[in-house]
Amino acid sequence: MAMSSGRRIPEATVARLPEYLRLLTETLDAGISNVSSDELADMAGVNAAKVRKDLSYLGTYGVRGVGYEVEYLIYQVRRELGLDHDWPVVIVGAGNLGQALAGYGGFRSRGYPVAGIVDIDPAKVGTMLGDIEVRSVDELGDIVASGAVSIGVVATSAISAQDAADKLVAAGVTSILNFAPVLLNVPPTVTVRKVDLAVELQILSYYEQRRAEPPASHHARRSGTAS
Amino acid sequence: MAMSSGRRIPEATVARLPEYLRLLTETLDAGISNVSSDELADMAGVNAAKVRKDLSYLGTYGVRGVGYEVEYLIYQVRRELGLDHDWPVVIVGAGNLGQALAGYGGFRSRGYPVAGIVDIDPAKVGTMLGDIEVRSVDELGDIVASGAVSIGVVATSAISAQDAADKLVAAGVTSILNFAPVLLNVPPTVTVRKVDLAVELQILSYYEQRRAEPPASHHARRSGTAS
DNA sequence: GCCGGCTTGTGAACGCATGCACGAGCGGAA
DNA sequence: TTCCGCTCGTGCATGCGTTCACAAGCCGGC
Repeated sequence: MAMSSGRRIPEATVARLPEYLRLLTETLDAGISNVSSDELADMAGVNAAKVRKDLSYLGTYGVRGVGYEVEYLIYQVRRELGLDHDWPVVIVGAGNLGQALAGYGGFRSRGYPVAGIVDIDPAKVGTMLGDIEVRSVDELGDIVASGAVSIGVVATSAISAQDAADKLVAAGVTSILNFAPVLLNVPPTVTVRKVDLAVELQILSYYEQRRAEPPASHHARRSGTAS
Repeated sequence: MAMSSGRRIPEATVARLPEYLRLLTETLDAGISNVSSDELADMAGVNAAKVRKDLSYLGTYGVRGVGYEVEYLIYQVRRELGLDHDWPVVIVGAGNLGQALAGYGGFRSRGYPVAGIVDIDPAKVGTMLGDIEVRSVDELGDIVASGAVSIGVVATSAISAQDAADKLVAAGVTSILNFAPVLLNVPPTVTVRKVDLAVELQILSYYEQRRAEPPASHHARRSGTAS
């Protein structure tokens, strides 16, 4: 039952699609025009059946006995992820992290140009981060409206994070990437994803500790690690 | 069957423990000495039964009809996560991200002091990032050995990431937090966790796109978001 | 000392994700 | 044209994680 632009893709699959996309792009850059699920699985460090099942949610784009045409598959994955156009983002907080994010080329190159960065501190407003000027948090509404921004990034301290989120929501942002170690309270119409750098370290140190001391040991896994 | 310092905690639970720990610490700071699974669940934005099951892996530390003593529970979670001592980390790559991580106070305050930051670029070696000096990548072995470092952070470009990982492994690091958008190839004795900022944005834009266009819509969820 | 209310700890059911195994179907060779 | 090898797409079984629901058990009041 080919479902062409199939609805309802499992979240676990959605989380892997960007990784496939990255690998496919590398593959194309290497001049390879066709790839099998086995090869792609190797590159991604996952099971081949999983790759095929993931891709089958997008539609029936593989050819039996041959594999997938890289360029076409890239097109389809990009379309599914909504990457047929850019998604400008606005960053709240021009501290250490905000500056790094604003200067990180990986965003622009992957389709997420920084439409603006704002801070509450008047001393920071007006300073330049690369080719972007830090603007006042009062201008958030303007930035969002004029730049058609729907994604906001919270890169403030934990204390200011909720306030930042409120301002983003008020400005009309509907998706938020939160780097502050707090749970944001937002309307149900807004999607939030949280990245807590310290949590990642805590998970690592848990397994690190486990490895040293106890009888039996085991290994961690989440988003990849080839042998 | 109380398993005191119970072995074999599910990975999903391990990933939530740091969040509970953070909330518990906040709760204690607010002068509250006792908390129920219901309250903790509200704070974490998860189901109460999940909280109880998660905590039950640590041992039987709750009191029926009463709840959990915050201070004691903090102690137990910290012990389980291996946070009864610091875990110094070494950062490879003094670019945008490396600088931000080195300057981010959240690491030190949560038990992960930065033992050193190294870069391959001679022009960067010797410069100061806050109170930390950028050192040569050749000194990685010294830093790891003298600082009892077991966790390394890869904050380089994608191209240099594998090389950075190899050097970290050679230096004796056994856990790596990878911010570069590549799959690292390491010995099976080394644990890797990967954080790809662009992937997080891609997941957001997928749901963002979904919301706008199609017949029915749905919502994302992963690490929290209260209504 | 006993009773009622409250909260934990956990057995059991459900649902999602993973991985296997195989039929379906394409391309190329003879 | 026919046959063979290869790879996709997917039904099915397994395992993990989440949630429900309830008995066990503690505390405070009477």
